[in-house]
Amino acid sequence: MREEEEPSWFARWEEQLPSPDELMPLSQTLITPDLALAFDIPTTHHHPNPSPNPAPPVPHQSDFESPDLTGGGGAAAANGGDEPARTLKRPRLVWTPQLHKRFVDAVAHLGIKNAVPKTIMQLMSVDGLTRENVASHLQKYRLYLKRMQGLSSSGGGPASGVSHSAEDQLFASAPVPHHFLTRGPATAADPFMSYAPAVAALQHHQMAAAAVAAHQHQYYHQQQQQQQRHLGHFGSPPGNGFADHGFLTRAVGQPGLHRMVGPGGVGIVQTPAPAPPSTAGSYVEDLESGTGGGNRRVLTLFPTNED
DNA sequence: ACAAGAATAT
DNA sequence: GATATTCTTG
Repeated sequence: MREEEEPSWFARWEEQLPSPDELMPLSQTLITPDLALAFDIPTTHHHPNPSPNPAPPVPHQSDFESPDLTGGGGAAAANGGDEPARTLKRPRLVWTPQLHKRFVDAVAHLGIKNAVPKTIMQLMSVDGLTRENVASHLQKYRLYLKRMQGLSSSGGGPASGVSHSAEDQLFASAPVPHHFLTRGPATAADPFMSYAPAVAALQHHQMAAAAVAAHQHQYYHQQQQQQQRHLGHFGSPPGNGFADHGFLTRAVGQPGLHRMVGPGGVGIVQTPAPAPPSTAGSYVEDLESGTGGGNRRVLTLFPTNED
């Protein structure tokens, strides 16, 4: 019985998260030279980063290919007032623990069945993040979950040493909701089950997703809904010592940490998209909380120039 | 036509 | 290995 790491790791996993300042250089790397010019953003990427934190050593791409009009619409060639960010190829997205946490958080709030790339992307509210980015990450994340399921329900050896390879380090930085691993066919006794169809219907309105999340932002229970598809029932694994209801509540939803999008010193959030009404940003409850006191709001991959 | 998911490529 | 892109299917 060695669960001494249980209460320890989750208290440290948020400490290891780089400070919000680390996000700035990350975002800058996602700005293409063309985009920087278009937005009049000086490429003076100063790295005031003397911190011992493992900053994402994302090498800046030397150059980018010409804006290839792969849109199939030659008419888009003249993108005078159009956003170049849409046509230009962006550098590879680096999934930092912060981003991954938001990802897991969004998936946890939506539920496995509603956790589709588009919805996840919208809930994450990370400007610049594309559906493709989320889809790719989601694919890998599912493989990771599947791997864990196999190990946990292996039954062959409880002494399964959690040999976390470097590949799992990213995923290990964020707590995995228990219902991700344990497939409970039933447990549909949630009042939020009714919102599920709403989410499906909301896909025409982006703001709905935010509203849903805001509604259930504090309720963390097994949100399961019977799906109409013919998904085989997964044998519910017996109560393995993998699921902890306790830490989930604390890890995902920190009590008293309702950080709404308030007045901040950094107004780097530019919302070119049809900004949702009051509901926008209201659901931002639990951002990564630096132990040193570093809470931020909506993440953005496109920070304006620093003062 | 759009989106999700898997497969494949870089 | 991590992420992007392509391909197929719903």
